[in-house]
Amino acid sequence: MLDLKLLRDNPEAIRESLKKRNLSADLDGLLALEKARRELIAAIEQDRQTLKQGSDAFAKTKAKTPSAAPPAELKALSDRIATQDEALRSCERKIEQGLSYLPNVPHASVPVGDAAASQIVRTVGERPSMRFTPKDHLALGTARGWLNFEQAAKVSGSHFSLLAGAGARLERALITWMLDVHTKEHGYTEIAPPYLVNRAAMFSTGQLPKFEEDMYRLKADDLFLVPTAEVPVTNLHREEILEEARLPVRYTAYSPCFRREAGSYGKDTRGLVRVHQFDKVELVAFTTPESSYAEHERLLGHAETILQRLGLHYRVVCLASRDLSFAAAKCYDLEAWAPGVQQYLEVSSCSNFEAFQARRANIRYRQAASQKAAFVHTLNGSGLALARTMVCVLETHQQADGRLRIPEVLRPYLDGAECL
RNA sequence: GGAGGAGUGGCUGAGUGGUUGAAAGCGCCUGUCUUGAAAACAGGUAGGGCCGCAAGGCUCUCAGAGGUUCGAAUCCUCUCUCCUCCGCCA
Repeated sequence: MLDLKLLRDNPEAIRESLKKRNLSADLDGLLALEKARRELIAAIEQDRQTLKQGSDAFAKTKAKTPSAAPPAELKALSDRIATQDEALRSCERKIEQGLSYLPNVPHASVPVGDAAASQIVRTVGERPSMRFTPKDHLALGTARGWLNFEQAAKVSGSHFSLLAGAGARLERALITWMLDVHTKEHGYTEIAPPYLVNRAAMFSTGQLPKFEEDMYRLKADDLFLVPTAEVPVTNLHREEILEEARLPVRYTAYSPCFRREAGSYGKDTRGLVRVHQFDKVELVAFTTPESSYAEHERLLGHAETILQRLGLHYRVVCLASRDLSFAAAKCYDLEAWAPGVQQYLEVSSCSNFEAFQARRANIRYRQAASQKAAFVHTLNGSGLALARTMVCVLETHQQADGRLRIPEVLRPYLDGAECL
């Protein structure tokens, strides 16, 4: 959510932001509503003050003369306030509605343009050279009995995956290892969150109201399956004021992620690259506005650590304005190379939301110096998404004989085995 | 799912229709005293909105949403959360 004050004081900044994202919105309509809102408030408060004084005066009269009847003009005043208040609420609902569909303002450092304008910040490692033609994860995993899409389709439908045997175990090892690195080395607190969340939570992080169609919803209880652990974990501190000394607060959480991927059929349709349910280890941070961009780089580094230790080749991409997600002010994607499918796969998105989510969720901190409450900045990033990481690990570390060389960091989690 | 009980400021906790945004205590901040600290004493200490250059003024908020009333923390309705007992269950 953008600050209503920003709309009022600097609508041009928002116009500029929408242009960068190639979107449009009726800002003039919103501004008119905002003006109407203030006029209503002024009128209502004036009437309320008069009513209060009248009520107090009547209370004194009644103390002396218990039989006294309330003056008719007080009733009239009370009715007028009720009418005006109704108009005000309607006005505020419209403003709220309009505002909730406006995306965050991109940070000044974000390149302007479409995907082509995205900047490759750095490339780490290089594409592995193999003396044989690498197979893709689908061929590899199916041959070894680690992946079974037919069974997944039988029990659920297309675009669901199923891991079996060593495949399932490898993913479990990856999850455990990632959580260990983030908790023991990077200082994150592990959270095991609920996987069903309510509307308020989905609104706070920005999935609602605009993207309801992309979410799995349980109608009977009006709950949503989490599209990412970002939702429950960011909402941990909804409606709270954190002491500045506690910041930054850093959490890591494993969760399955559920996405309808409505309208995205046709692209990335093969194998584990795009599925309705995948596992992910998420990193979430709450910081002060002054330190959020330093925290952003730091969090990105934590995600990169995972890729480096898995021996994967990857690049860091700073997304251009049109590719930026709704709530993000700035985002780095980590794209890891998958030699089998011959493409870079997005295995992590690390975003700084500044105060956008905090304003929707009302997450504040008490500033140590002034003792005033202000909105925190929230950040999150995948550390990492398991399905695509599995793809990259399988395809990068495959051997000519079809076996998989296990990255050293995972061996303690797999009985010390060197190969699967 | 059934039956009861409860939700008040950072915390504990008063308050059942008329200056109660809210007693008291704790905590915290400032000052006096002290070499320093503690103690004691004095004062201060919620958040949002509107107007205003500011000082400040006004207004809203006692789990949430509606309602009754000239006037609601207090009365009524619904919802949510927590606790106790029963049922069910991994």
